[in-house]
Amino acid sequence: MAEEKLDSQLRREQIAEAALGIVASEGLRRLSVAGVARRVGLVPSGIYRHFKSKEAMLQAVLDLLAKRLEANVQAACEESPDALGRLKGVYLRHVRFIREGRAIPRLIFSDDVHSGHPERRRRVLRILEGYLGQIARLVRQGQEEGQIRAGLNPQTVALAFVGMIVPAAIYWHLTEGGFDVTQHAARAWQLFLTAVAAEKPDSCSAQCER
Amino acid sequence: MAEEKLDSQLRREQIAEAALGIVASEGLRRLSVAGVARRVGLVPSGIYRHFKSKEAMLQAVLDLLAKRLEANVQAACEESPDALGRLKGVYLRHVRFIREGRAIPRLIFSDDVHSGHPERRRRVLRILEGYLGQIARLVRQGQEEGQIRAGLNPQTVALAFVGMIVPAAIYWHLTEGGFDVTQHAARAWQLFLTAVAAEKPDSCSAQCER
DNA sequence: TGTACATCAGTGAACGCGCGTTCACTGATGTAC
DNA sequence: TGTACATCAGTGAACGCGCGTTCACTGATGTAC
Repeated sequence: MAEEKLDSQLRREQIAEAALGIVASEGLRRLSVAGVARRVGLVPSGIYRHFKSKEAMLQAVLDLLAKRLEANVQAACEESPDALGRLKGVYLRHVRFIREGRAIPRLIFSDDVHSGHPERRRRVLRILEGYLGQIARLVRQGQEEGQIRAGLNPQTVALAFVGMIVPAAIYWHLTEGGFDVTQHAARAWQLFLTAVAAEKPDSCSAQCER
Repeated sequence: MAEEKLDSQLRREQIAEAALGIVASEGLRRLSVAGVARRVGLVPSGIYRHFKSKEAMLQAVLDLLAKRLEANVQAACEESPDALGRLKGVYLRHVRFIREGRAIPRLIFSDDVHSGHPERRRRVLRILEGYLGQIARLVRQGQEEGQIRAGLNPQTVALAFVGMIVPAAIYWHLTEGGFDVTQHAARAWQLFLTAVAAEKPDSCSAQCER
């Protein structure tokens, strides 16, 4: 079945990516060792050469997702120097992520993941906290630079930021694409700006034109 | 095992409520026919006198949740005459709901539910659309009464409204209570008001005091 | 009021499927001499 | 350069557990006569 023997580390990455792909397109519920094996051209038991259990494989998947989220933030920061620009960059990337697959809502925001091993829950929590933390850091940067209202709690803003897209993503998924996420994202971003941006005469009038 | 024979309809309700309780406290993943049977004092096969399958039971659970969500909106509307007051009422009830159990994120916003029968997905969609629709209706009411900015898209606001609490609920769950949802809810509500409330001099200054 | 009968909620044993996991094996690859 | 050996990724059969579901049954309840 296997075309060739592959170096262990390469295989591990290949397996984790295949598993992430399955979760993104079919959901955690449908993630099976056999399914992953099929995708990488192995027999089910072959997976166990590289991971000691399905759970261990899932943790590699979580690591992969965490790395991608981090890369998103990184890229957005390199693209723009100011906080609101960076936040918008993260936001747009997050939206794109969601259109490409539902890995985030399915792995981070799905209760499904949480009701497994406690170790798994802790790992998901760390990923979510890392992401929220990076967003909160950008919010703080914005407050120091005067772009974002000083009185706001960064963590609250970070959660609202995530909330601006998570339910929309789920809704989009439920309607099977019969809902314009991109348009929603643009409008939601305006709403977000109105809520957090420091008040300026011009920005105030800009807010009101939809 | 059963203490007594129960009227069919009573049993159906009792079973649906027991199942909802399990989902709220342990998650959909752990919902089993045997578990539900144990809760109502029956033997697993006894469930099949009242539901033709586990899936049929789940649909009764969804109906129950829909009824409760509707009751929440109803109660909030009776409590307050104006749109923002009503929205706040719905919001507070939603938060309380979440503190009592995680049925909503677990049944409406969990990808887990969606990757079952297509019929199930459609039903969840109807419930979510119903809820969003009622919130959007309140937003429209607020726009007509001048409390909410006229340019905003009601659906966008409704999704943002839901987004103000869903990720927080999940985060709260992940930390196992080590996160103050109530405090977050209060702050998020202020953020929401800033974003959607029609501009008035006094409300504007109120926004700035955190 | 009492007796015979129908109805139907509840029981318990058994089945079967999906799926994670184990284990003895095979055979390709790379290394030592 | 060629041969013997160790390593280890990949195989395939089998196991076992959880769990939804079926089915022939039991016995309590309510009704008809």
